[in-house]
Amino acid sequence: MNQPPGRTIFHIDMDAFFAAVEEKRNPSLAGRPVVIGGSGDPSKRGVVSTANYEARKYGIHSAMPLRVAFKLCPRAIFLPVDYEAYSEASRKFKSVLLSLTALMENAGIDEAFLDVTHLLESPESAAEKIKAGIKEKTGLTCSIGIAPNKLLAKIASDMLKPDGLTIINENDIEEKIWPLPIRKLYGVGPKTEEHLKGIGIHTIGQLAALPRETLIEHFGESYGQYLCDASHGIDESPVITHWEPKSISRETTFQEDVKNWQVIAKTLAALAKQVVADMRDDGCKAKTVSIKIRFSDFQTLTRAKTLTGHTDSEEEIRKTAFACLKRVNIEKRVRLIGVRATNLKKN
DNA sequence: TCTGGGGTCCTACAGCCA
DNA sequence: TCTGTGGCTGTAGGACCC
Repeated sequence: MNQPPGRTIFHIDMDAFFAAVEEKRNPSLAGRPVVIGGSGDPSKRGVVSTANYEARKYGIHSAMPLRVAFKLCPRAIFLPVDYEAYSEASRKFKSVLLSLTALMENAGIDEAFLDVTHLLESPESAAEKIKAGIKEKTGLTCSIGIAPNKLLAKIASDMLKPDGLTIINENDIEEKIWPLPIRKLYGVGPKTEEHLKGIGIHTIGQLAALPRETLIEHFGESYGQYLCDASHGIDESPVITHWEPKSISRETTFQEDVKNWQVIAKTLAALAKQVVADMRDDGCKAKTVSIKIRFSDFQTLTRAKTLTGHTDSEEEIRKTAFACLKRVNIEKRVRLIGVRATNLKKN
């Protein structure tokens, strides 16, 4: 397959999406710090899914424990996650994108990639149309990045927020991408950031200056190659319009760590039931069942069992999950338990 | 003082088999 | 018959993303 020379890719990222949906349906929230996460009760377990820009001024950001967010800003409005409402808004904004091209990749509830290489109008004009269309259909704003590939488009959309429009082409990499901190590179998380800083690498430009072999030595063949290419703005991955899930899982964190085996067993059975329901909704069967247990000290382990054939029988999935559970020595309190079905096959 | 839930992909290793 | 090798599959854990 030959890659067409010079693609044009959009990355559309909704601004503070969950918070924006909440503000839209409750205008009295506007201008006040709003934090969405968990059950909406900051005295309970849970993390921040989205904080609006007002709340971010207090240092609140996503993935932060709700209790910490509350300490930083006790007067913030804490709301529960309402996936139904956000999914509805997501469908609306994606319908605007699909009216432009069918070459759309879902990249989560609040973002998407478009391949607009073959669009007749200019990218800027198409992007402005998208912004206007989304504003009209949802009342919300988004930020758009335009670039020759997904990697750069994603970095671009993050450069000007909210309501931004940023264009990056191959000639801008040295000036606009290389000065950025390594953490801005997709695929670089806290661990890799720490590792890179340990060898004196702080910016994408410094990363790009490292020989490919050095990166492979430090990070292995696959990830080393990726880091080398990504730091030079190279990404040939296509916009994927359709894919099948590879696993279906359910997990839950207890409000308080539990020791009672009955509670753990009852929860595991309920999770297995939900996984089976999700599998049937998706019209698929699984061959491998695994469980996940996280203890009070955050030690996390998994146990898996592969069956002789595919199944969507609740009894079989539940029994297999329990067989996995029996292989775990539960001496500490349990914080989280989960069930996962993998090795999926469509009916 | 803490650290959700639903996913993907990668690596390492063990066991089996040709 | 024994031994080494390489591929495949299953399992476990880790990093990352939204």
